[in-house]
Amino acid sequence: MSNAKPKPRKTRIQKRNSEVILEAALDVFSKHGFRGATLDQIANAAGLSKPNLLYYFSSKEAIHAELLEGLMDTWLDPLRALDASGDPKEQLLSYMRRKLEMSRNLPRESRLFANEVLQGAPRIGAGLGGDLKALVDEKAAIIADWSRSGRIAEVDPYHLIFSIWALTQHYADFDAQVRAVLGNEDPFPGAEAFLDALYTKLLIP
Amino acid sequence: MSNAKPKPRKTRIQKRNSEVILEAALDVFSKHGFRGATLDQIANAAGLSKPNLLYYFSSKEAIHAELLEGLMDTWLDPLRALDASGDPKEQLLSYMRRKLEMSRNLPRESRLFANEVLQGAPRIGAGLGGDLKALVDEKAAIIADWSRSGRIAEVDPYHLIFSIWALTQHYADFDAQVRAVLGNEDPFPGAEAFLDALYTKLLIP
DNA sequence: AAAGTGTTTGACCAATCGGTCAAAGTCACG
DNA sequence: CGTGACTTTGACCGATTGGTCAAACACTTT
Repeated sequence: MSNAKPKPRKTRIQKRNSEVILEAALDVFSKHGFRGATLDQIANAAGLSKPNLLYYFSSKEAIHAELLEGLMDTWLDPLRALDASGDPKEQLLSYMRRKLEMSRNLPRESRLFANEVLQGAPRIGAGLGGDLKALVDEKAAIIADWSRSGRIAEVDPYHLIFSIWALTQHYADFDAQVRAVLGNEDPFPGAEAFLDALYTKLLIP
Repeated sequence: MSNAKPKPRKTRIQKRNSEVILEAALDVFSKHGFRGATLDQIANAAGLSKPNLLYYFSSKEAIHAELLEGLMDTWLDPLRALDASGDPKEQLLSYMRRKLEMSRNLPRESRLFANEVLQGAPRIGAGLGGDLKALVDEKAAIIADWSRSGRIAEVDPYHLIFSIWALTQHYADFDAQVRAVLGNEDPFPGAEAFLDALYTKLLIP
């Protein structure tokens, strides 16, 4: 199940080209989804020939898989940082802010992930039910404790976490809609102010 | 720009088969996205042959377009129902509840829409900047008035609307993730309770 | 029942897709 | 500079895709 991948990536050229390919693939996959992306598009974006792509990655699936795997850690880091010994409200608000920051700075990663989950997570389903669930369970228990001890209001910790995901990622995933409504103005300053107020009020005991 | 489509759809057979096709297409498009769906899949799901599909719809794009167009109205109905003369908190809460209800009852429609917006809304971009923006502007003005007159708390009406979209549609669009974390239990009862509390607290002046 | 309209389909097509392969080119290193 | 390992690519392949078409089939109307 959890066998560490070797992927030695020795030479300088290998390292550089692998990075270039993954960067190009992130662009294309996040824009068109797995099925909508083509190897030609990725090769073109990477400035390489298609057979050259397949010299570094054994298949389209392999590129996609490595991208998702590498993303998972980054994606969950903010939640991992939620500290049971910190101030509850501050911990939760800064978790929300870090997630919002990620939507602003890594929108392609957010959309790549959204594409995958939207289609039923066919390639990372195991990761969701395993590592993700375990992490969320752990942090939900912390939040539940905070609620029980009266340091924050009584809230369902799972739906609280879902709400942070939904509200922050929305600005990356539905960017086209948000910008259409706001007339292309930067939504993030307003979003942070709104979310700050929202969670501040929610968490008052 | 806004030319009404003819689509007379005379005979009984035409009407029935068009419906069957759209139903099947909704299933397939929402599951695999536009590019990921194939005419064979749709034809198969509809119980028709592929050339027969194309007897009723001129192309794959045409099916997708009609689906999205028909969806747009349904999708915005709850927001249209937001009544300036009603009780502010009750109006907003019941808007949220109707949207949540739609995520529960029409998850395929939600995912179809999400797929489209995720990819930059290439086929409904105009509709977003036009009808949708106009409607949101109108309702945002109502909410702003409620805020100004102190009947609800001061909130950015646009981000309030975004938050309702994000939080309710999340349960349809990210269903795979939600169910993975909750271990397949029905998330909607918990979601409604959480969102009720969230917006009740937010809107207190 | 004949004729005309509406419906269905098997066979087919050009384009695109992911992927292969052998040969050519380039690099590092003794 | 020579040699062996690493890198790149043009040509190609089988499969799938969206879409066409003429011929067959069915239904309704007179």
